[in-house]
Amino acid sequence: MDDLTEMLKGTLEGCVLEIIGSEETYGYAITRRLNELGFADVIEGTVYTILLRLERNGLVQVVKRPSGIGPPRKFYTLNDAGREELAKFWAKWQYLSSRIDRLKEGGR
Amino acid sequence: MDDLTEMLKGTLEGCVLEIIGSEETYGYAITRRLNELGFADVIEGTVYTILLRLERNGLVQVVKRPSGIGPPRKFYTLNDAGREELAKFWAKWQYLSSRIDRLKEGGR
DNA sequence: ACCGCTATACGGTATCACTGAGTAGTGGGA
DNA sequence: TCCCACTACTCAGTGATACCGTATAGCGGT
Repeated sequence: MDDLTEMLKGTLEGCVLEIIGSEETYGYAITRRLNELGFADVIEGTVYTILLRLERNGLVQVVKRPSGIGPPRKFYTLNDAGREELAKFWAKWQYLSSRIDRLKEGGR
Repeated sequence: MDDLTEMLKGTLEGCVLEIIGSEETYGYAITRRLNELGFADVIEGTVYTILLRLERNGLVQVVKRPSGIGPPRKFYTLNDAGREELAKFWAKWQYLSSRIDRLKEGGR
């Protein structure tokens, strides 16, 4: 697949929110999850910048726990603001994709 | 609707390509068309920057014609490279939206 | 001792949509 | 007549985001 970078702007963060919303998890695992979901080229560094942004914007709760098989992990869960942001993301995605699909079908 | 700016990255240019592909047209009319398609907040300046980029990247043919009711218009049509780029855009959109929808449905 | 896998952080880059200001042609109302 | 609205395009600058490269570090196997 061609480069999706530009198209992912705004949506990748939503995907990360959705993954965190479905279960408490951490950066490295989120990256692997995105990869197996078909976001094949998304790399750790990208996910970590998103996670730090989410934390800075107060959308997640963070707990650090030892791993046993490597360095400690930072586990993320959504707080109320995060859940609200996630709902907004899906509303925006729904809105956008419906317009795009309409355009594709000839736009009447 | 909330701000779609970030989500439009990469897709708005594709929308403009699609509109040009369906009929020869010009910037101001493209903006109006996008607005009536539901891209309500897209403004002239944004469309003109996209059009100049398309021209610079050699994806369109441009003809200037007098208008009669205002300044002359620059009419755009897709060339072969433009049609190829448009096909790529739809392939990428298809790819992305299918992954996002899968994620939304629980991502199995 | 080295390598690979796991795990995170961070400065710098490119791209894109957007903003704001400027230029310009036409026609209508005060 | 003069101003305003609508039409129509250009361009320099801004902000947000994904991405890249590099660095640090724990753990297990050879």
